[in-house]
Amino acid sequence: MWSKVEALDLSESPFSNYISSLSPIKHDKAPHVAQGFIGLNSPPLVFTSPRINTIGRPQSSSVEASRNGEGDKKITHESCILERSLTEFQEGLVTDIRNEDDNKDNVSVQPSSSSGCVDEYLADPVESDCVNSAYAVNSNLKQSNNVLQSSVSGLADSKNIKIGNKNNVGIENEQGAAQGLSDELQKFESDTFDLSSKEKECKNLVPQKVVEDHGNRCNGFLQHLPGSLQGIQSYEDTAENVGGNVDVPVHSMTHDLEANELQRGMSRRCLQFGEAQPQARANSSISTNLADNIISSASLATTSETEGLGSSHLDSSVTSRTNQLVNLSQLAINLIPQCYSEKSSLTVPKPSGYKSTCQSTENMGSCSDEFEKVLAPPQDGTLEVNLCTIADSAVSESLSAMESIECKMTLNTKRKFSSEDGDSEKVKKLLNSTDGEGCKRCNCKRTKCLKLYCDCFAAGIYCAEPCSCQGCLNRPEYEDTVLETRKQIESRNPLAFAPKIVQPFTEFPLSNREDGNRKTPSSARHKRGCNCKRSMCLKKYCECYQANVGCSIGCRCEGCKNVYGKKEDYCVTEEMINRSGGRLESRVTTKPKKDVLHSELFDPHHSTPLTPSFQCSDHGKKASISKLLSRRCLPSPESDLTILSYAKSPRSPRTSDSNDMLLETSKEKLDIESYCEGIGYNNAVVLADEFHHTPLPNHPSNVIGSSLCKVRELTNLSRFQLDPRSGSLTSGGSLRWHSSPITPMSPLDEIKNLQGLDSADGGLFDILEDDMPEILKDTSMAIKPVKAGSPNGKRVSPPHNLHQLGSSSSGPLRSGRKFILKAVPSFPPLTPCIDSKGSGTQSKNDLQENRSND
DNA sequence: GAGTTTGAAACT
DNA sequence: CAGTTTCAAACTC
Repeated sequence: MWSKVEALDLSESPFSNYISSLSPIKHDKAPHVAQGFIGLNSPPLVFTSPRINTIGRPQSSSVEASRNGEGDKKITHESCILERSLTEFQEGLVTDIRNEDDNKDNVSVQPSSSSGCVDEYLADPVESDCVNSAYAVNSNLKQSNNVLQSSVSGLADSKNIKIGNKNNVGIENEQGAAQGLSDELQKFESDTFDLSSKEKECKNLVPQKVVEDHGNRCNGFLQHLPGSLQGIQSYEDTAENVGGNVDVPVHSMTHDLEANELQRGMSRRCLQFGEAQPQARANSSISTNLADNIISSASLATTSETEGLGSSHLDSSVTSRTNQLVNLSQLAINLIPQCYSEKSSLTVPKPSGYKSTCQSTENMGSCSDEFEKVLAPPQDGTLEVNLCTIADSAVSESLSAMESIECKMTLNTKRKFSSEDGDSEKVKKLLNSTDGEGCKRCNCKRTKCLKLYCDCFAAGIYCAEPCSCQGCLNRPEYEDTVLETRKQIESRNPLAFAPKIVQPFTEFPLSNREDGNRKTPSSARHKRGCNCKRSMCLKKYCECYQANVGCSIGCRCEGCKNVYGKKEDYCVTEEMINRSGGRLESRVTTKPKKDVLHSELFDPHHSTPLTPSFQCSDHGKKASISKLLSRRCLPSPESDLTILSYAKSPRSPRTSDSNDMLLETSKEKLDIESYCEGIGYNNAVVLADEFHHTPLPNHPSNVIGSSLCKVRELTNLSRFQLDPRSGSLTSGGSLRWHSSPITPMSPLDEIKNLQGLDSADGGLFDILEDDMPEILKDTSMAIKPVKAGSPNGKRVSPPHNLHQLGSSSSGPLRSGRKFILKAVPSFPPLTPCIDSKGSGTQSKNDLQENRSND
């Protein structure tokens, strides 16, 4: 069975289709979503976010034992345990599957399980995360037996729970709305097993097989899957649903090393945010559902269920259960190798306020798209929010699950190899090779794993067996210390634990967007950028390269030759920027908002404190177009941060983005802020140009809406809301992800924003008041005024007529416009990011200067 | 496996 | 904020 799984070609898996078909809400099919997020295969199971652990979930003695010796990284548990764990997985999957079916059918929620498993199911997602930790793994194994029993009895319960969630959320409708599920999916559903059958299967599961198959992780896994592997297979076949997920992990581990690496980092970080998840879940049943979808899709994990139940109880058994679920989810996630291959990353806002961006920088591309689709907004603001939260939670969960799964897998493989070969080194190598870096762990010697030097710590996970660290304090036992240290570090740098790589991919599914561009791996960027001097960004010394992302404006690298994208390519020439900047200002006012907003919001760079340069599409370069498209940024969890950074730094962020994004972006405050402050004029200009020349049907509203939304938020929004054109504006505030507690806007920033708004407002309104029939105008205008608000106090006067401006615009401007037009035409949403490198930054001042120069 | 190189993180 | 030191990973041999 494992072999089957492996055999599956994730890249080609129908998963994407499946996801697309799935409605965001439907959690049954959510797995895809999870997958998409998941790009994280790598992180070892063990990774538990310290925070999660904080919860203080009881851990099995075994777990502790494993923790204890630092040197004690050997896996003491016997294959039996592993087998059990595997079975648990399987069971979990089965249950999940069942749950899906049940969910469909069932309406009532039944939290309690006959077996008392209910509690387990109720376990907090957080716990599940904890469980995922390596330690947890061990404990899980021990508990697996119990879990199995409980799971069997609890399956029904879990079903009920999920169902309840759905009902609560009103997801059903969405499900119905969901575009046709893939046939496979349906098939899968139809094939879903009865609880009884599942139970039987679970009972029948042979742990040994799991171990044996270990080499073929997927295979074994599949075998164990509940009885009807068929169902699973169909699942896999379909879109890489659960089965696919299963494959993925293995696959990713074995095949997608790079992706794993990236994911590793990403996933770990995502785990960090696990804390938030619980809240979000608790808050919204929808989120729960979403999580279920995502996770359940893969594993049908019940974490959401438990959470959704909101049960306060946390049993160890529950933990095990959650672990199972997590594992399942991981499997599901893994199913999406394609995503990894594509490197797209998802940024999910976390309701909790923690950054939710989980970037699977690498391969999430397609997945991300799918994800977006899934998230596709309902038009209901709340719904969107819920989706977002759900996505976040789901993502984080999936990530954690992924990690745990991987860890387990690795452990299993390790054992297997060790037992078979008796060569730990071989095992090690194998693990490394297979997992890629999924299980790779730290090797800290002096920092006690309490500094960012430590990958584990930086990722927000505890060190685990795979680690070779010395004097490690990044362990559950030292939870307090870990948390304190984290706080300290965060106090110094709120973004310290934020994902380093931001994926451009626009997060939310905009109905508009259907171009698949988001996925491009190249779109992802390192937040801070690298600082390579000698490696030319061609070695893993380079964080960008290591993350399989191209260098960007934010990079200070020298002689960049990053194969994933040179910094040069990424940035627009300063000239371009300068030119566009000066004149654009007036023009820019219109469109840019939208684009800018989006770009900023989504642009990882924006988030980066570093001043993003104006990101222009390469002038007419082919790459530019693709890049631009790819650059679309998801609102990074750091968006908040970004805003701050912008406020602080005059530099203009780059814009990327698509009309699609607009709606979403409009919602985001971050965009607005960044937009107002940082968004480079250039961007705005470019956008304006775009509009001017190539008005997009959707643009106007979208753009305006987004821009307006931003403005509103900054200015209190009232005005914009009023704007009839900005119907989208109203939506603006809906997205919540910017509110990450971690990186809340500073008061100062807010003030700045307000000021900018004020100034801008005048401009905007003026503009709006102008005849400007073109929505574009409005957007651009609004933007400009805001930014334009020259420090001098001069108000940048937007051209009364964009057309005039355009026509009058000097050569440089035109060139800029042309450039944009070419690049953008087909991709309205795209918004070239303008990065002003260094001096080139396009702060308002710069823009003014440019103008004056012009 | 040891040593070197590299660049991020931390420190001053 | 810039420069320096420390650190651990990546890399080389």
